[in-house]
Amino acid sequence: MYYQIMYIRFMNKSTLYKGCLEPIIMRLLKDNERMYGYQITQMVKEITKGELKITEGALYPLLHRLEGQGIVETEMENIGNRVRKYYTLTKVGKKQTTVALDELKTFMQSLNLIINPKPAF
Amino acid sequence: MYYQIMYIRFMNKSTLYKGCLEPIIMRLLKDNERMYGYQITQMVKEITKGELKITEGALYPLLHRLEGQGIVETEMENIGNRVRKYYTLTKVGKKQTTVALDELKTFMQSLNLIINPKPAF
DNA sequence: AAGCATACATAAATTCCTTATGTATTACCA
DNA sequence: TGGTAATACATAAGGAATTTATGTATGCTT
Repeated sequence: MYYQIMYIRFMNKSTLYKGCLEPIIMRLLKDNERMYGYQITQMVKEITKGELKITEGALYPLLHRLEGQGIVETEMENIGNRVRKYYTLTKVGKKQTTVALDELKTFMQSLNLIINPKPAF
Repeated sequence: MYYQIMYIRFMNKSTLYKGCLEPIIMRLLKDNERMYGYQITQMVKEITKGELKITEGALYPLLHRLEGQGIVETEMENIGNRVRKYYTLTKVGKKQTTVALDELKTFMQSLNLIINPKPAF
């Protein structure tokens, strides 16, 4: 029985993405159909070339909440001696995803208007 | 002495912009040099055509914190019988603003990579 | 054998915001 | 002239979304 320290800690630009995690996860599930938690963290890291990192402490409780809300459903799978928990969007979840992504896109456009204003000519 | 109800309440897509308020304010101060709190709320509303609205409960404590951190400095101005508190970026604040905006832009690009993935060709 | 990656999970603490409330002046309009 | 909305500041309580920290366990590599 090993008592190891988790060396990998997820952070950087921490406060910036409060509230965006849910739509990020829903987006990935929309495109990939079936994903497990760890896979989500890795995919986000890959896509953003290490810029965005999801902490487990944020991810797992969120996934559990989405399951409780009927947005995702799960199935366990045994990989050798290890267990993976796969998440899939439900029918309701797919609709919700569209809404959530539209909201996020609108928000990003608004933010862009402020941060990168167009010249007046 | 009137006991009035504040009818204007700021909200919508609430959770999405946690953490972005600080760079938003710094961005506006960078471009406009001298601004007062209420003016900031109005400008954000105008620029985003009503999409983003800043609550006073978020704005004022944040401005006070930025002042405490030496990022902005203030001067009071009397407009008739009313007082306005003008905020200006300090030298340190201007440097911090560049950093904060770079971080936010990088974050927005990362978010965009996930939400609006480019086709593979 | 040690350390890293994989894979899940939860609890405490923190941060950032909303909601609510308070005070006061000025403008409008019916 | 009286009520409402807009202007302009402020703070406190509460909530939601995260970080930080910790725990458990397997598998791979060196």
